[in-house]
Amino acid sequence: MLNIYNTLSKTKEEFHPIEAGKVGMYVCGITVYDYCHIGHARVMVAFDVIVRHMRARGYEVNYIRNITDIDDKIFQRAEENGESYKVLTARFIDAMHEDERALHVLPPDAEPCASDNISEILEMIATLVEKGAAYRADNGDVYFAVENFESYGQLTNKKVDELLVGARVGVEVSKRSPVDFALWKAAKPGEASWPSPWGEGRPGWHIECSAMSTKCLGNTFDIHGGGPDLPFPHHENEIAQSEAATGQKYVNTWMHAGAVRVDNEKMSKSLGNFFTIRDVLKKYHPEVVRYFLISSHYRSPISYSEDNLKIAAAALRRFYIALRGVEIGESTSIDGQDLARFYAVMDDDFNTPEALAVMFDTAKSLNVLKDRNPNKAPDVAAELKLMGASLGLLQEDPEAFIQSGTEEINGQLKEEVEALIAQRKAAREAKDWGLADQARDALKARNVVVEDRPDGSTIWRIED
RNA sequence: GGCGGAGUAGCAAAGUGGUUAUGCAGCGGAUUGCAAAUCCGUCUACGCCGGUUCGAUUCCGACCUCCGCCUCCA
Repeated sequence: MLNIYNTLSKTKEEFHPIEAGKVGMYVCGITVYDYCHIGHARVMVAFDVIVRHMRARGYEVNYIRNITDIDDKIFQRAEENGESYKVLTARFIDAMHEDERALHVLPPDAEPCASDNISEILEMIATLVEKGAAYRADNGDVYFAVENFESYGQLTNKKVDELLVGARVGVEVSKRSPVDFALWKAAKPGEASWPSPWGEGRPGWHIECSAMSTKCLGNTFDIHGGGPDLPFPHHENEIAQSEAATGQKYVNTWMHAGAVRVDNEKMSKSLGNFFTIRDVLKKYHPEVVRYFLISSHYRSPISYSEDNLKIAAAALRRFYIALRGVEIGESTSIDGQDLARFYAVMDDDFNTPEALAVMFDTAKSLNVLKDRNPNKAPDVAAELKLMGASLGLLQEDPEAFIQSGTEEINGQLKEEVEALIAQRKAAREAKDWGLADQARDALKARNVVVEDRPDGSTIWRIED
């Protein structure tokens, strides 16, 4: 039995999909006008792990993640660059897919774009206008009439009258109420636009998710997810639009990932304190980044720092050292004690830190078995690898991972390292321990750690 | 101000009304020429103040501090 924390109820609930064994999940994706940063990576990885686990538990998951390719920032950026918005978004969609693949994030089952779903969007707006839930203002925009939707604020406990008090005045005089939000925006000169019953224009931000999620998953679906900054206003507005349009409940379970912080502040584009995925991946192995992102619970805030990435690298190295030199067994049954524990803690709102703790226990057992009962090691190794796979970890060759970085160090250093290792080997054979230790110190000064193996060979790795 | 989240040992991070979280670091031991890796053992905890309880880090209340949302942001 899966338990999931639901933002709507603010409690952990037993998860019962609408259709037994099947899950419809929609996650808000990226607005593609720039490279993805670690905050985006967190959402991608969190829901990737969630989907992997649900599938491991036998659910058939239909995972939809949209791409927002119509947006003010996109148009603005395209104009600055003197290119069409389509060229710009195509470039950043490719970049996003590259980042995703690099992080071993499995692709969603569908990735609808706003620009490919204009007719669905227009249809939903028309329904809302017909039902009196929305209106065309005299500036050509179409707005959702928030005050007509009685349960507005149900997700984030907002009260309309309090929102009205805090509303900025005079921003948009055509709105009947300051809390109303745009479903359709009248075209501005030079901007991409589409014909509509209300004139040339383009969709507002929130409506695309309502229209596309309904198209892909139906009026009511199981799980809707997204980043920490989306509950209000975006998801609140989605609920209002969709429920006003269909008259049915929109989403059963809302899931939101926690923020990535830098120096105790949220990483965000507006603060400019973000690290792009591709830059981080230049310094750290993709699994290290994944490990960092799931070493805290998905709803907790995490701090991006060099130290925390190094801790992740060390932790992952421990797993790979345990797997090193062991054949991976053929099969492993769910009766495996650690595996059962692993699934149990993951069933409890995807508790990845606890799941990693189980894996450390398994790694310890594996280390012991390698010494004392090697026949059993392959099965335990298989168990560990299977758990890792559920998290998108431990998929590399252990030796390659442990030595990762060694092939990238520049040629000259590598020659030096190999020369020093040869020198040390000769000294050890001559039992000249002083000279041997001197060589090891020289290696250490280059962040190279050596390890002598029982067969007399010496391996090395970079460790800083 | 409203809404929501959080304060756990040197660091990171789970969890629980009474029994070892876990990883890194430290300390002692095994192993090793010495190391590394591994194994065994071990020291540092639950923001503050009350309450409930035989017993609270865990439940309840107050307080302090921090963070997020309330404007585009994952």
